[in-house]
Amino acid sequence: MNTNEPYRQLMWGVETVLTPEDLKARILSSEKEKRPLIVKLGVDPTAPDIHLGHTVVLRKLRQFQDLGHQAVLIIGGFTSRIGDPSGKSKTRPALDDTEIKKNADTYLQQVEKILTKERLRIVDNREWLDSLSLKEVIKLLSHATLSKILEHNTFKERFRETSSIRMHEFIYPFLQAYDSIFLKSDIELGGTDQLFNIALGRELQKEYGQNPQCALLMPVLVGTDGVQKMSKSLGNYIGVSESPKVMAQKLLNMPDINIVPYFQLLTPVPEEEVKQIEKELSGKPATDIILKYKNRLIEEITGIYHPGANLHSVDIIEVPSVDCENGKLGIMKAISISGFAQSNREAFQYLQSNAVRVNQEVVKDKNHLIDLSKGPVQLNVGKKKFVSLEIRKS
RNA sequence: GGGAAGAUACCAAAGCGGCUAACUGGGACAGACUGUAAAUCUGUUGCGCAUCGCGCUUCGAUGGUUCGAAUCCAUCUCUUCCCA
Repeated sequence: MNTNEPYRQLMWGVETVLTPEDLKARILSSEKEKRPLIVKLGVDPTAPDIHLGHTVVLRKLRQFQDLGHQAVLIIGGFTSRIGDPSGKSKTRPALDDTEIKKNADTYLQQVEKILTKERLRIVDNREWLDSLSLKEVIKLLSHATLSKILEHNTFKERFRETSSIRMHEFIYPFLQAYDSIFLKSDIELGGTDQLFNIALGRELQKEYGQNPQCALLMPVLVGTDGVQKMSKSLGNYIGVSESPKVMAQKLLNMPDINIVPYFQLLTPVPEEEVKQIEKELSGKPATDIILKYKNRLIEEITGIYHPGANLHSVDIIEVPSVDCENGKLGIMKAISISGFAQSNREAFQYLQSNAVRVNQEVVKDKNHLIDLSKGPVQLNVGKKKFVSLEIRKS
């Protein structure tokens, strides 16, 4: 078998490799010795839900699995108590154990949608970090210099901006590196923001007499705003557990420049095809071309997380008959039952701004009654939120 | 250990005794326009009840001064800077 082919496949979508020669050599020796590579990916279960941004690197891990390599998914039970300072402008809040446990569970559930259970090992780094002795920690720390750590952009910026940096944050990269040493990893995956941490892992592995791991860094996925990286706190994310309808809507609403990178990083559409799409979308493409590919993207992505789902189905809300009088439901009540407004005040604001429609008729009167006795009625709040109301039988 | 500055709603940032539920910008949401896009224009953005008027709770925390405080005082917590 030609080594170039798996190498080319694995490089698809990757932003940075440390180093291409190393990676080629690894693949070669793995084939020769019939030894699967140990591919490490660490995740800190600091938040329970994963979004498409997290899946970029998980998909890459899956690709390794499919090529017969051994995936090791590290749940950062220990490290999440510190919080990775990479890319953060503030010290992260520490999580307690029960929270971490809970997050990890939901996390793993969602991960199953992307990784195969074969050739997958899941470990918690508390297994080895909990019992790490101070002596060992000092030895670990002695292999790097302070100036090196201060070179790390995150620290450099925070240092310059004179925002607070806690001492324990400096240790994070070392612990991540120790994970690599402990697992004797051949390859570590991560986002580009992991360059420093993973590179430190390489150096420390050398110090510990190991062949340093290769680093495959995936680009950071841009969020649905088309500008900033996808993150839950910025509200520009698409969660893997979200309903197909919501996913589709968010994808439809996002800027066009996201189409190609999303195809590349989030779908199984092969390289050649993505390049073709990119070509067609370059310059000033016609509206129907854009929409064609956007819809294709929606199918591809929702297909992964919700196989066979119907994107056009309307949610049906069954209205308890106690809420209606003679089959008539107050509009304010209808909006809150549908979950579109948290309070009557909010519902009233929607009414005032012409955002509410009942069977496509704009309703402004807050005392308006919806007649449900003649069958289901469609309620729209804004362009994107709609639901079908019907009286619950019995 | 000593000194200085600061903490305001999702974020940034005004306000420094009543006219402030709190200027302004960003974001978010909604309307027009569109491709359920971008750009632009408009409205909303503490909570609750209500037919535009009323009630309740907010300006790091706790107490205090005042008819009245985000605004003054005390203590505390946190942050940053300078000196050692």
